Amino acid sequence: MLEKAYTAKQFEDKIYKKWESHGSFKPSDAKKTFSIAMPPPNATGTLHLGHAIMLAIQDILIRYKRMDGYASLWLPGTDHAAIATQNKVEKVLAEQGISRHDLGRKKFLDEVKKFVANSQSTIRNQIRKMGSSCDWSHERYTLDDGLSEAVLEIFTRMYEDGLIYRGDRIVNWCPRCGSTLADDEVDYKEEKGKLYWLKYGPFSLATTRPETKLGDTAVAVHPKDKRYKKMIGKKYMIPGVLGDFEIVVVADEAVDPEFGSGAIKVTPAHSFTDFDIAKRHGVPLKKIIDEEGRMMKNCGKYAGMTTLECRKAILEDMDKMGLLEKTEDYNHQLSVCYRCGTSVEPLTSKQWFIDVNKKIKRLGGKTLKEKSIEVVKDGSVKILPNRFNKTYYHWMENLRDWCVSRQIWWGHRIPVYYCEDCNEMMVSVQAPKKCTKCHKSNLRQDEDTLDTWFSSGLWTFSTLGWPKQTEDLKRFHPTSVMETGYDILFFWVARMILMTTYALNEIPFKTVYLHGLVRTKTGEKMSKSKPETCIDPLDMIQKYGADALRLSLVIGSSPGNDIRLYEEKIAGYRNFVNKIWNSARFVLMNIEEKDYNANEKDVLNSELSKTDKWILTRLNEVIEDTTKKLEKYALSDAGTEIYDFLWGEFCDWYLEMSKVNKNPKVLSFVLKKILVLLHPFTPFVTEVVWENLNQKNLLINEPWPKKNKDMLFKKEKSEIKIVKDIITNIRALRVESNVDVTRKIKAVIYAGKHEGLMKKKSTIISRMANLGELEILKSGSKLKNALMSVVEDVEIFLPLEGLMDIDKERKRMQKEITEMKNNIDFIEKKLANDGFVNKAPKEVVAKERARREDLIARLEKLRKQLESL
RNA sequence: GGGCGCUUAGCUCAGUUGGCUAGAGCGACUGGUUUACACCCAGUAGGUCAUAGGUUCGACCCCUAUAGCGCCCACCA
Repeated sequence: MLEKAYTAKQFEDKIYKKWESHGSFKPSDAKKTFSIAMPPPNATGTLHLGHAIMLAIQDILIRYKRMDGYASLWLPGTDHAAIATQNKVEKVLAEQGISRHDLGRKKFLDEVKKFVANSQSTIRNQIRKMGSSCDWSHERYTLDDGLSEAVLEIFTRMYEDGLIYRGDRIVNWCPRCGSTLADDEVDYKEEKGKLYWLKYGPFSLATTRPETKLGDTAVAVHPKDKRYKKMIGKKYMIPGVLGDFEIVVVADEAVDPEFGSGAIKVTPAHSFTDFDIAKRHGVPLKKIIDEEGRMMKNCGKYAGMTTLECRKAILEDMDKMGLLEKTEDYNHQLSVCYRCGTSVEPLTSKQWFIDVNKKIKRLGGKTLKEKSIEVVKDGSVKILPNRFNKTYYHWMENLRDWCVSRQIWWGHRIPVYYCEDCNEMMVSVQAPKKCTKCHKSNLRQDEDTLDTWFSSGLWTFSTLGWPKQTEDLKRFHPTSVMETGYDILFFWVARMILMTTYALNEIPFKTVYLHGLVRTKTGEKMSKSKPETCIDPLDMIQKYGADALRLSLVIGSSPGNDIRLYEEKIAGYRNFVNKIWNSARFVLMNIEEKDYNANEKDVLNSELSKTDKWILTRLNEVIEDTTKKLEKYALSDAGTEIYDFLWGEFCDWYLEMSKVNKNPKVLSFVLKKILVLLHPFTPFVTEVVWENLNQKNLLINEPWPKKNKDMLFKKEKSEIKIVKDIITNIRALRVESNVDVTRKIKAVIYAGKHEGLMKKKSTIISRMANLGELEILKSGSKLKNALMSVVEDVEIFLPLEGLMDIDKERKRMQKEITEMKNNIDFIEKKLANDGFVNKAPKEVVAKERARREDLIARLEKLRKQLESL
């Protein structure tokens, strides 16, 4: 006997262990396969709702496919998250007054490893709490030996293909992290700044960064700008705070003649635009800001100052020299590091880059960019929702060479070795023992590590054993779905496509499902600084259960759209979970053990009432619909449909009707099918109930149901609809007329052609409408002093002599009649319209006609009743 | 500056390729210890589907403009 209410925390851990110990998460050996590489959470901390939603969605997909007979692999893992992790550990050490340099590379890395091991075990535990049916025997970590080998292998190959090169180029530099950042790792923040107008030799020009004047080597103007035409190509000496310096005037399309004076100072070493201009015109670079964000030695008295200090000092000096013309308020976008928020310093530096514009043989003469765009354009990779295609193309088309070297310690060290004796450079997976040129063994490995997205870009295949040609790789790659937040489409999804098409000449996944961000009830971003609206998934699991949390994240959310989450919503789904439990409780109380395994044959061979036929019909329709919806990734729709079926039909009607007349085989059969359908959504409660039905196998391994045509009963479906409508009408009538609900009143039904049906279902009607007496006749004269309603051609009377207010009832009927008339008018207008009758599909017209007939017949009956009152 | 999304009942959201003068949950209100469930049951109220045009026999749905909110991208110094 089940407890009165379901308490999730009493069962969830036990059930999860049961699945694990049965090896239920391991892919079967079926031929058809389905696979998802779980986006690896950063190994830096704990799970948040962003993880919870991804786990819920992916688990639904995996469980569904597993039940549907696919060998399904859901591969879990973690990411070393280079900069994020290093920053975190540095912060912890800083509290003890230690810097990473105090410890040295090796000891510092040991600290990081300890930290990671700890958070990994937290994460594993939390993934389990969500009910995620991932295959732990396949768990991977981006720094595993195998995965590291894949990273070095790709690096080496790309180098050999000429795709990876070392260049002295301008990069985004975070002075706090002490490292480069990729273009998309830079955030922009609106800043109230100033625009300074400088007297600049023969020019007058505006800048937001006067301190960079020390690094200027040119002035650029628009080629068509008449004001400066004569000056193009000439050199000028410009008076400056450190004496005069020379610039050359160049003409470049990048200059906007409308802005400022139409002339811009060019600081090639510290601005992306200027760098490009300088490159186009062969203008020299002059680097003046170092990697700590300080002015370099070549800046005279300003050397050693931070850029901001220097800006202040240089403005004062320029003002004294009369070089500062005016200052205006100016808002602009300040670029900051996405990890730590520090203002990013563009500077030139020797770094490793991936050339995205080089045509290569391996890709049939296409560039990395072109190939990445192609696989989405030709539909090999489908993005859901597909409006993100456009965003993806735009990003890819504008992608610049990807800077992959980072000056941090935590990560995959670049497999490049330099000979200290002859300066030869070697790139190889295995560290070389001797210099290939001078054969001496005085070698030094490059200090830098790789961008964290370099390794995660390989995630779908490095986790399956590549570069070895493993069985897993053959079976499960390309993966079926990549499910992740739309906020990392560029960071990760795009990079996986780029890296995988290069490495394997194969797509990494067939479908990309992008979920939205989880927000508060009022639509704000959840942040830990606002604990009152910031929901911790683990708290919610503790309080309402994982099943309830999963539903609250999945139902009402669609790909690409943000979702609002709040506690009442989760509580609501907890109620639904309890409803599942109680429906099962009722069924268990009404069947015997021999019915637990009733199959389709048993059901069809049993004596089926109209009610049974109706619920079987609906069940099979629901099976068909939800399966279609799941195939379309319409998870929310699928979930809603089963929710409504269980609560609104099975519980509200079928179980209630079973209290009069039950068929234990049908009760058992339908309940079990519902459990199967619900299992991907609410795995825990369904498995617990399943257990109580003494099933030999676990529900997680139960096959997904298919529609059975022998269980579709069209006639009974519409008959039961009439019965339901009659009951609903009687209930409404008595409540509207303030008749005490508990009072067992009498009803008279003139059933017309439905006499047989009514007589068969009279007990059910009596019970569900709480009637004391029910008289069923084929027809008769209108009853006075009675409430009345009509369903199809069935007339219902509630004779309430003495209890009813005739005036009130007249008004009520009058109102109903008026509404009906309006309705009929509306339909008639439509039918009188030739355009409609001729152009609308036949079914639509026929439907309207039938509706009109029905309404007219009912109207007539109501009218007569009104007259007789 | 470019691109995208959203605007439906008090709140949170559904509404499939145009065809029930629009649905659910929560909240409100009325009333209920009936063979599971008060985490429940029965019922009621509440919407010119942001605005203005257009296409169509027919628009919440398609098109165009407008407004408000939000997001992404961008080297206007």
